Amino acid sequence: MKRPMHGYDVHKFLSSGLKGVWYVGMSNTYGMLKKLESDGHVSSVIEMQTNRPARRVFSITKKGTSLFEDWISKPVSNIRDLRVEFIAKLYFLKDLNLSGGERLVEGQKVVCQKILESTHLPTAERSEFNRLLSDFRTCQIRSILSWLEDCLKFLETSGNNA
Amino acid sequence: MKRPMHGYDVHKFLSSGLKGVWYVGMSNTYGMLKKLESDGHVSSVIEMQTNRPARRVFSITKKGTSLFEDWISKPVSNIRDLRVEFIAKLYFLKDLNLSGGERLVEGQKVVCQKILESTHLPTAERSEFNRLLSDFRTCQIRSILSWLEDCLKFLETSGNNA
DNA sequence: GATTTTTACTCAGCAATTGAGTATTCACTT
DNA sequence: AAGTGAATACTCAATTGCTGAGTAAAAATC
Repeated sequence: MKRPMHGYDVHKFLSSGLKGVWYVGMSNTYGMLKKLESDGHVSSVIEMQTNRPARRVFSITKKGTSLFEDWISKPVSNIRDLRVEFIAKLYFLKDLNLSGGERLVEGQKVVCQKILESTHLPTAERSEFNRLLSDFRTCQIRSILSWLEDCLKFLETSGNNA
Repeated sequence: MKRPMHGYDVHKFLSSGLKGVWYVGMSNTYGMLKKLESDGHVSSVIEMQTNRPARRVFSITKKGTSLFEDWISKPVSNIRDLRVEFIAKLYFLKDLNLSGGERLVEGQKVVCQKILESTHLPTAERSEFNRLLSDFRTCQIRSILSWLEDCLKFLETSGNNA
């Protein structure tokens, strides 16, 4: 973010960069911006234009910046959030040229590892069916862990800067 | 289902059997039943009791039965629905002692395979980052495919019956 | 006989999402 | 030069879903 943007630009940034990952509707974006503004994370001014409709320009506030930095540095706690939220973090990191990617991925590995262990151990593995269900998780998490290694490789090659 | 049940029983059936897979709140269950009733998939009668509060008994209708049978025989179209919806199908299949499990799993394999191919091929693989994103999918789907094999083994051993 | 758990349900209210609508400008065509 | 379609830029009403809080009695447990 950094620079101020119109809602429309925010929408383009999200919907084009996260195509196939996260579908964001136009009004969805504006809804989020409204929420963010009412919480004090962004502020907006109306940009007047002679004989054109006014447009609104959004800027991130100090509060918003610190929330963002906090968000982007922390791994997600649930496996289900990997596919959208974690990938969104990577996208921001890459597109805004931020550092801390390796930290994030390493942190995510730890979180996943812990979840994997907790899925594994406390089983007392009642029925066969329950084992099948926990195998699903195990399976998924292991494949994510191996993908996170790919992430690290990606970050190394694509020269992580700043 | 088959037999009529109180909303409370439906809730217990779902929340106990799908613990850790799908969290269903009490009011959530009643909300769904209300929706189902207004769509004509279940019907309910109030069971009067002398000096006790009345309870409502839900039964599945013909329309509901055919919807259910249709639902349970068809694989899910999106990968993200595997973790809850597909597993719910397996749970119903197992718990109601229905046949068609192998059919379902085989069908799901085909769907996943197709998604895997479509993720793979049309790539024109723009950036490295995009490749990383599509690797995530690929990785996930492959692990699901191997888990679906486990499902088949489970169905064979646990004597699938009429 | 007192407390906790289980059975059984309702409802108001909020948040999120969606679709539909509005209006202007720019690029491109014919 | 007029017309068309896509891109820019946004608003709003409505529905839907979801959640928490509340109610109340019976059964089990202490």
